[in-house]
This record gives sequence, structure tokens and C-alpha cells, in this order.
Amino acid sequence: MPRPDSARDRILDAFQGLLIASGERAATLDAVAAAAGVSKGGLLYHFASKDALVDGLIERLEAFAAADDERMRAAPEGTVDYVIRTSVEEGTPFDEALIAVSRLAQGSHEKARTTLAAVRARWETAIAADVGDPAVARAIMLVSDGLYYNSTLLGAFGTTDSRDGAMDELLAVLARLTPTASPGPAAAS
Amino acid sequence: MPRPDSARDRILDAFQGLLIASGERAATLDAVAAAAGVSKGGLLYHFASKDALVDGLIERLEAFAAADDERMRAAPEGTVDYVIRTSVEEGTPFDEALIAVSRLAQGSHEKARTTLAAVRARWETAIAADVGDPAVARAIMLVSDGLYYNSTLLGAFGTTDSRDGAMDELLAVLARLTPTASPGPAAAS
DNA sequence: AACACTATACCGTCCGGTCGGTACAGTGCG
DNA sequence: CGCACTGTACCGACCGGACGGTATAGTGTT
Repeated sequence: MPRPDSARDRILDAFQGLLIASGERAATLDAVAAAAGVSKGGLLYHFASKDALVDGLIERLEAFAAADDERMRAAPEGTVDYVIRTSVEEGTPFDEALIAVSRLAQGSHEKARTTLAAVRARWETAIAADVGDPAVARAIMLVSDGLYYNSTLLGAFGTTDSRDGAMDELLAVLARLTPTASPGPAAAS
Repeated sequence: MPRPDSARDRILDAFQGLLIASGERAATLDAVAAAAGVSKGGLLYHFASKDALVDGLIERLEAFAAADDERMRAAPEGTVDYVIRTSVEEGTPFDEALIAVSRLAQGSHEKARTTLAAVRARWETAIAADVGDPAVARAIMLVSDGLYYNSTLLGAFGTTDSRDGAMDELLAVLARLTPTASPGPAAAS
């Protein structure tokens, strides 16, 4: 075994991966167990029920979200830049957990929905504080949501290379929204 | 019986409603039949399989989308105004069908995904034609997507009354993005 | 009778969950 | 040391119910 508590993480990874790749329907206990290289009994040893598995994933997301929150506040390029850019940064553990939980939220899983709403709210307040105008902040948040919608539903909208250019372009457009100050990180002053 | 061909529509409505309210998982044949006030046998008389039911819903969406497309091109307030406003106009048959199909697309239903992408593409080209700058068009499309993401996942973001005001505010903010020409034929002043 | 449709019984499969069991690493103690 | 026992990690057969789907008998209208 690679690491002591790796089985739990492997199961969570498998669950997440199945949710992202094939949706809630396909993320059955058997499928998760198989993907994690564990037997069904083994899975249920670590997570006593499917609800427990879901809770485990949500907790994981919350942990990532807390870390992201700190990084966001410390982002040198400003909050807007940070939030927009990380909206499509596929492959990070945080993004994957977020998309997986959003699949869950499409069902009627209440906790998944509220957790997602909380993460979103945190972003929006941070942007509002950075940008000043709450209406502008909402517009920017909606762009971020749209970015997620696209990567979640349609699977990105370009290759990684073209995406970076597209991101710069998008941020340049968005900079027009902030009336005050220059299109910069809204430095302190 | 109310109307001759109402059974089919009622079934589609029920399927749609279940998808929106409780996700793909809950939209089983039994549940759909019960919600439509039809027996399971009755449901399967109209739709030979669950795939046929899904196809029926997608066809319905395509019909609505075609009608919407025409309305959009003829919209007096301009394409942007039309697309943004209809993004949260909950309750219209078109919106409901769209959200229902997007639930399907969260699973691995390929046709649902491509249909959604087609609708989105149609909007984006229309906006691009109206606005000029493709980068601005994409930003606006992302806001529309974000609006859908919100109404889909988090369930709107305000009451109907406050939403109209919020919409006006949002459109005013978005008007700043179009550098050329006036902020659109809307409201003016 | 023919047709459009409904209702129910049923089938095989899959799903979430239980349960009995295995392997093994301790650990306290005589 | 040897032995009894405990806890942790895991396996896989199995169960009841739900699922998608079939088959068929029945009903009301024309």
C-alpha cells in the first residue's frame, strides 16, 4: 500500500471521477468500488452508506474551498483575475471536487446545493469588495458561473493553449466593467 | 380525458418536471407515469422506451428553440436584451425544456449535450452579429450561461419582482461592454 | 369489429446495503 | 515465548426493492 489512509482517498477520487465523467446515475457503489480498486465491502467499510460517501466528498470540497479562499485573498493579480482564471482551470483537485458536487446538486441533494451556494457567495463578496459596485460584481460572478457551466456541461470551449489567450481577452473585456480606477488589480491606495 | 393528444404532452411535462425538480435519478418510468396520471403501460404506449422519452423531450426542446430563434431575431429591444432576459425567465416552456435537457446532459447523454451546444451556439452567433466584437459576445454569452447555472443549480436568485429590477441593472452594466454605438435601443436616457 | 388507449402482472437486471468471514497486526499475560 | 483476544482493513455472496421493459387483458369510442 502506498500510504496508510490512501484507500479512503482513492474511493473519493473514484467517486468524483465517475460523477464528472458519467454523472450521478453512473456513480453507483459497485462502479465506485471497481474504479477505486476495492471491493464493495471494502468501500462500505470506509463509508457506511452512499450518503456517507457524498458527505465525504462535500467535506473534501469544503476543505479545498477554505484553502482557495485564502489563496484568493492573497492573489497578487486581484480577486477578479483569480476567480475568473480558476473558473476553467480544469484538473485542480478543487475544481474537480466542485464539478463533482455540482453533479450531485443537480439531483435533489440539498447539502450539495447549499455548499455550492456558500462557495459562490464567498467569491461574490470578495469580488464585490475588490470592485466596489455590487452590480458589476454580480455580472462578473455570472461570467465565472458561465465558465463553470461550460466546462461542466459542454466540456470546456477550446484547447488549453487557446484558452489562456481567450482568458486574457475575456479579462480585458471584463476590465471595462469596473468604472473606477484603471483596469488593474485595484490596488490599495 | 381532457384532449386527444394531451397524454403525450402530459407525459413529457411530467418527465420534464421531475428532471427539473429532482434530477435524472428520480425521473424513472414509474415516477413519470404517476406524475402524468398515466399507468406505466400507458406511458410505454406513447414512448416505447426511456430513450424514446428522452428523444421526445429533445425534439420538443428543438421545436421551442426554433421558435425562440425567430423571436430573438425579431426582438425590438435587441438580441442581447432578449437573450439575457430570457435566461432567467422561469416558467416558459422553452426554459423548462432547456433546464430539463441540461439535467440529462449532466449524465452522459450525448445527444442532450450536442442539442444544448447547438442552442447556445445559435445565441452566441446572434449576439456576435448584433454586438460586433466576438470577445464581447462571448462575455455576454457567459453571463447568460451563468444565469442558467444559477437558476438550474441554486434555484433563481431572488423573487420575481426583485428579479426584474436586477435584470435592468445587469443589462445596464452589460451595456458598458459594447464600445461602439449607443447602449442599445433599450430605455435610452 | 376496429382502434386508441389503459391497467396490471410479471421478468431479468441492477442498486444500495447487510452479513459472515478472512487476514493480519498488535497486545496483555502467564 | 505462546496463547488468547482485540481492532482494523477488506472481501464477496446475498437480499429486498426498484428499475426498464414486455405481454396481455380490458375499456370506451367510432
